[in-house]
Amino acid sequence: MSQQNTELKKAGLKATLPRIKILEVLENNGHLSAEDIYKELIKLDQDIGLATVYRVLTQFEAAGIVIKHNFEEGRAVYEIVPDEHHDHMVCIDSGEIFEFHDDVIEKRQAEIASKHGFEIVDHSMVLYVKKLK
Amino acid sequence: MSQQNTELKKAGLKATLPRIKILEVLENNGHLSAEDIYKELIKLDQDIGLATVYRVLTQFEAAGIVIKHNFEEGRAVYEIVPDEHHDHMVCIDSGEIFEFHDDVIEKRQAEIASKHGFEIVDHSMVLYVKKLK
DNA sequence: GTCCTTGCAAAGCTTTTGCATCGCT
DNA sequence: AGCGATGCAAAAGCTTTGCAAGGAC
Repeated sequence: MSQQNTELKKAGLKATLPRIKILEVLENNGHLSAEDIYKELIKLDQDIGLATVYRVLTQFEAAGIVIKHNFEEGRAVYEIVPDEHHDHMVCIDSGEIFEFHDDVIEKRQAEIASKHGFEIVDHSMVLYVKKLK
Repeated sequence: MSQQNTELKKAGLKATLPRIKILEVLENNGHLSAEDIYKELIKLDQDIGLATVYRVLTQFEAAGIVIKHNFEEGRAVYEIVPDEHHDHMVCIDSGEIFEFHDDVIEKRQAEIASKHGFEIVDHSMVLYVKKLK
């Protein structure tokens, strides 16, 4: 029994071929849009409909398997939920996406929220950057 | 000559009625979507097309008059560029949006970017929160 | 066999665009 | 008057959904 198979069962989802393949694609590439995944699947000779990709991604998100990001491109990108939380830095010239994590910021965010009488459920932080000359 | 009129001229945009009214609506309400603005305009008896709202918002963004935010709702919201930068806290229960600013975080972000050989062009940070019981 | 899942096509939403008309300067 | 701005409607993404057929358990 494959690794993906187990992960899906654990989430209460039937281990179907589309779901296994989509999980594989996400594990081998980070930050893909639904369309990106669809194209990857075609490259792998998997005849999976785009609608299915969307449906599966929605289920994966609900199951906590993937995170959906809305960067500023008008389409969502997905990544497997990382073991350790991280934020993103997007290079506006190359489009590359870097990940980072900073405890000082995380701690400060929690303090700010609680000072206002809230607790943090989730957060998103994206730095749009360009290379230093 | 009105305040809006001056602001528009300064940005190199003709002071047309649609632009003046849209600016007014944005100054009286923060964080509105194109549709929200369109509806506000109708309330004010202004017959301005939705397409014009989109076009004007795009121009305002290019001119640095407004900022466009892509929170997680599938549609963009706009606000007048604030004098001092701030970030956002969105209550997932009520939908309310709060603003805050924190120098510790800002400084840290710049350090992180430069450590990776980048400089920050822009950033977005949104905390999704809920009220403490 | 049952119930969930898939594929396809159609529909939904937000946002953009073409084109003739209108309006600021 | 000239040239950009507007309105309307059509089109263009991205994403969701209805329905009949297919697949996992």
